[in-house]
Amino acid sequence: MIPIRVDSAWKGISDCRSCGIRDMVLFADLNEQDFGQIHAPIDDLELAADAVLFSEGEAALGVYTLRKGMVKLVRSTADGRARIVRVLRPGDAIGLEALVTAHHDTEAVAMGASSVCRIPLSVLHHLSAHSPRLHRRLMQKWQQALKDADDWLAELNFGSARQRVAGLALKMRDADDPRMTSFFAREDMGAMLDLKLETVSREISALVREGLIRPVDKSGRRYEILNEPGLMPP
Amino acid sequence: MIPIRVDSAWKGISDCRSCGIRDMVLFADLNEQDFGQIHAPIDDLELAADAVLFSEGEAALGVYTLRKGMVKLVRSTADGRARIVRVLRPGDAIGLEALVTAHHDTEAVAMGASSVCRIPLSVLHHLSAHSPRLHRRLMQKWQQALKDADDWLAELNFGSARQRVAGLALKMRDADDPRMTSFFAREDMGAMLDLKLETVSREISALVREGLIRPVDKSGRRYEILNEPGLMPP
DNA sequence: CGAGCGCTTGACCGGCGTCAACACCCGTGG
DNA sequence: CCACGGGTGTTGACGCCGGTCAAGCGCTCG
Repeated sequence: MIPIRVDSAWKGISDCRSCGIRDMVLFADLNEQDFGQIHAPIDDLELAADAVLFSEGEAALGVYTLRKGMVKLVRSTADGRARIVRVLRPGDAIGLEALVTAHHDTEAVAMGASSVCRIPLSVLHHLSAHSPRLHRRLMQKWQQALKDADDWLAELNFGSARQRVAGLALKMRDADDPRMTSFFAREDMGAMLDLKLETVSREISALVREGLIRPVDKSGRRYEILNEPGLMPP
Repeated sequence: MIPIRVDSAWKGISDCRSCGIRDMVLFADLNEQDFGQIHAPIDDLELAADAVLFSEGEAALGVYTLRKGMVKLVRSTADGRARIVRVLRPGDAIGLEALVTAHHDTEAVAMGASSVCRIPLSVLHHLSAHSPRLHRRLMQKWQQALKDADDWLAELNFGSARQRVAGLALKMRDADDPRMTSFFAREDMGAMLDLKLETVSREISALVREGLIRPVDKSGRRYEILNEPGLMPP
């Protein structure tokens, strides 16, 4: 499955002051004075499923904030295998590394329809130097990203196939309804957990057979968690 | 092997202006004015092998810079298994997360005798707000840490046991002499690569047998790389 | 010199990968 | 409206890689 470069649709210029998820994002606690220092437009973008936001090694236009949907960060190894290093969810920052290197060092691909806003590097460079509020938020985003990366490694890429799939089920629970969880294409799940897609499928079937989870759609993406402790390690 | 909490030996107060590795570290490009704003002592600490610099969940005294030796970051999963999420080398910052949370979320353990200096949180909070030079360096350290984490996941925890051990050999090459590389206790290598220590030992033996690497000490820690392309993935 | 620890090696087995067939969903076109 | 075909998920058979258990070896240090 080779994702096709889809030009993301420009959706308008964002008025961050009235952003619906402002309390989660980089601009969370900017004041009027801070906003007055923004001299480049914050673009809103809509991404179709499998749209590539940016590619590995590409020069960066800015840093993104994920508003809706999910985005996978993909890294290709020297021998051409693709590894999903993390999955980002609404409120997460995408491509922070561009602040330092002006390039992206992973590929970012939308998993399903998503929307993001792009904050130009110039805006972030200026504000991070002149607004202690943004500066603090930026630190939080770095810390969150690093913790996510470490969690991903320690929890999802360790132990048996069964433990990994169960761990992913728990990690991908809905924020609002913790009884529901989202899976992905089996091949993607394999790239996340370092398993083959057949193994992922088998383990999911086993969890269903044992009554720990229950599919709620026919596409194999949404499941209800019936027995949470049963998914935890023994 | 349960590491015993070893109180690190206080070695003196650092004069960062004359630091031997200053060009690599957080304080790399501070000027005299910046140094004048440091109102708490930067302590130098010497760590014995297996000394615990800080533990998971512990309140943080500061952020550390590794001057000599190597430090492993260890995270314990819910079911008690220990996973090494990264290995830090001289110049790397240790415990950056404390800047945001004032707590450490991994355990840091010295691998062999090491030396670090501790920069109090108050100093970093003050300087990061008042010195754009430190602010920039801090970003670099965050970016480096996140890239290391992603690399660790994508390169060392993916593929066959053979590929993982070979990848570790390449990653752990000496900075000054790229023909030499360092291994670790087999159990530690297992915790890094998600392999059992016997498997690690077998794969190392195989690499030696095939003439790709050659042991240069009797402890099994130092090896010479004889055939670099042979270690790369096919 | 002996005890203990870490490394290596062997034998065996189970979990996961491989290859293949099949089921199901959905879009396309007759 | 239904036939067809591709994409994705599931399931089965089989083999191999890596885990398990155990024995033996070589340092290091008391």
